[in-house]
Amino acid sequence: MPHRKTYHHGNLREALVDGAVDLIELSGPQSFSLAEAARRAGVSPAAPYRHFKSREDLLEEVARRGYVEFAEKMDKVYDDGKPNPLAALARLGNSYLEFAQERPGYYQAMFESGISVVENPELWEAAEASIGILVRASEELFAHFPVEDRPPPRMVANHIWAMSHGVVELFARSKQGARSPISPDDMLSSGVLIYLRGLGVIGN
Amino acid sequence: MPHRKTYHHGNLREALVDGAVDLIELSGPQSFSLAEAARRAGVSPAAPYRHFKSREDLLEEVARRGYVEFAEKMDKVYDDGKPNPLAALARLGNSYLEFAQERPGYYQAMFESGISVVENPELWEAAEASIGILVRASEELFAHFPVEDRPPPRMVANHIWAMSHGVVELFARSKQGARSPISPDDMLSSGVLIYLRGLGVIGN
DNA sequence: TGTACATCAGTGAACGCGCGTTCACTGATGTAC
DNA sequence: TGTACATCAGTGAACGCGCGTTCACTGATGTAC
Repeated sequence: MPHRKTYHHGNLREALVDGAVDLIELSGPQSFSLAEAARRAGVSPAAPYRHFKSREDLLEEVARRGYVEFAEKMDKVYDDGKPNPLAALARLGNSYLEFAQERPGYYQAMFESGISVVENPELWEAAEASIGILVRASEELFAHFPVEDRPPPRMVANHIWAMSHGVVELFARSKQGARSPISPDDMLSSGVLIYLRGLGVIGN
Repeated sequence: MPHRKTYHHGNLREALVDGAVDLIELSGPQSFSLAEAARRAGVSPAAPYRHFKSREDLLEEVARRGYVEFAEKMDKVYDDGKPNPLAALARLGNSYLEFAQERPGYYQAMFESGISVVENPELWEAAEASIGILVRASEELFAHFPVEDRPPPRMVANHIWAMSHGVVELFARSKQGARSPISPDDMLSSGVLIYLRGLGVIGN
């Protein structure tokens, strides 16, 4: 890895992103360093600056890709609301948890690195795309309700997002250990189902 | 501040904890340094080692105090379930949010610093005490239900905790900015109420 | 097909920085008699 | 009340570390003619 044949790397940008993801997964977004990412790519510590303005810049690129991949996953999982919007929406919650477990490097860059989504338009756009799928799912869930009985879909999306995020942070990712005998997965499913029942969308 | 009259500080341990809380509030738990905390207390960089084994040790003490204070707040807010367990439980969720906003330094040390609650018994105990209040509240909420209809109180507590934590992280603390026109407070209240309705504890 | 040259993506050495931690030390405090 | 002395809580200098970033540079690539 540290020895290339050619003077030019060929694909340094990609290699740096991949390295960053690995490093973040290994020891968190705070301790990831540009220098170490360069080392992993077999390149001098100055080389990354041909591709990224700064350490922060690379971190944001990782997060952006994370959001893009996340949105793709959500979209696939939602599967146009088949077989019915309720089942599909329930799946979305769990795929949040799944993403955090399968892609911890991306997940941490997105949610635990302290980057500012607001100040980077590309990042913002990617993030909005993924929450957008939840919003759409919430809309379709109430499509058959009388208009005046429909809860605001953005609110429903945010509630489900919050529940998912909370379960991931407290019971899946945390070093708090096994606070509960129930798996994070079951915890999230049951929480979302109870919530949806509270919206009157499931019979009691 | 940096100039003491006496050679001995007098209350260095407390001063270091307070300084740490301020620093964490200012710029996050990762960038807080023992050196800076010492500087704030007007003391040499070696002095803290008379009171804490390491940087980590001070951080854990901050978190521990955070949990203790948090538990006290929760206990006070719960107020023995008056006027009824439902109203009291709803209050607990919001006091979570309130704590995060009033005591961001403590909050970050507790939930965003990456310390391991499991490996420190005192920390664990303090953390259990605070979640314990939520569990008790959940129990009392269903005390009048037939035994077989009562949901596991620990599960209910965890769901509410997760929802609260998620709302705080995503909509109150995050630099994600105003993702929603609704205030975090309203978002959390409505989420908890819908959830509780889903448990059949509120009429529709 | 060959050559000149602009452009690009690397190098490597250096910078200043702040940190956590250790060490032998010393000033202050409090206790025993 | 006074003195000797152990204990304690500071000092200050030093260590090694890794980092982000800049700089003048050079090797490789690709394009124009």
